[in-house]
Amino acid sequence: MQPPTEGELAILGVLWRRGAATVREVNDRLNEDSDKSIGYTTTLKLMQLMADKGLVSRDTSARSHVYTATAERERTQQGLLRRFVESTFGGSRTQLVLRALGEGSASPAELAQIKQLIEQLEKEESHD
Amino acid sequence: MQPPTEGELAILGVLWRRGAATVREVNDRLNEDSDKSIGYTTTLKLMQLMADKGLVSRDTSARSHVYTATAERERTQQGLLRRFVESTFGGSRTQLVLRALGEGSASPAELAQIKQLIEQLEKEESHD
DNA sequence: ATATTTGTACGAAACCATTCGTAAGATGCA
DNA sequence: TGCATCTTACGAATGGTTTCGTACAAATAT
Repeated sequence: MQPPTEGELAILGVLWRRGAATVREVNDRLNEDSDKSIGYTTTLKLMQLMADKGLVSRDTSARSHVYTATAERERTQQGLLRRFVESTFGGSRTQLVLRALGEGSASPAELAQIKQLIEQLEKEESHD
Repeated sequence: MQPPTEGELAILGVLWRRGAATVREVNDRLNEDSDKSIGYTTTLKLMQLMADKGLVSRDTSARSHVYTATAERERTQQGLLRRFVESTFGGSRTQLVLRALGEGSASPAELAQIKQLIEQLEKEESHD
């Protein structure tokens, strides 16, 4: 499955959080946490294209169609991440992580969570 | 400073590694580690636009102009990272990190490096 | 019943990054 | 000298995403 564009991703974000939504709901949501407003038909068009591409599916039984994301969050994020690491960090995930943590925006709880994951990975690594 | 586009970033990558280079050198390098070839004048044009935007500076004293990156690597990566985290992980750096580490591509040494950074951050955190 | 609102569909414009064709000036070499 | 090559400059075409105008049907309100 092809990776979503920026606009498509914003829509997927809403659908991932909401589970299912109409164009109106998505468009409202997009506009409420953003400064620049997006026209209703813009969102509509985008979601129609996404349906064509298979990124979302829709239930057209009611007048207001109800959309659901078919692109899975994890998988999609992984794909985008891979591309981003490639273009911006020369393929080094580690560099990305170091840069991400370096800016000191993670709380103690988050740091602990990450540390725990690392320790788990180290354990797995050790008994190969 | 505005963030570089995909193509600009590829060029900056070369300049960051090389320090300074002509269009020919950059173009050769871009073509050698990639399957699809990029025309010389394409690279030239892009680098000229980058000079206009201030992403690179150039020495035009010789016939072959010599370009240098003025956009700093760290700063640029941070900017792109911020945007990426925003669009793809809803602003959560931690989610990004967990996803980046989760795919098991980090070596023991890298894991250790990251762990060390975390421990250092935890220490800093503790004496605020 | 009629007007207003709300929805879909779709073509076309606007935008932006990338790509290339071509011109013209320098350089190098036979 | 004269010809092939390399370089810059720049306009224009291309390709892809986003945006919107407009038409028309369905629902709702007056």
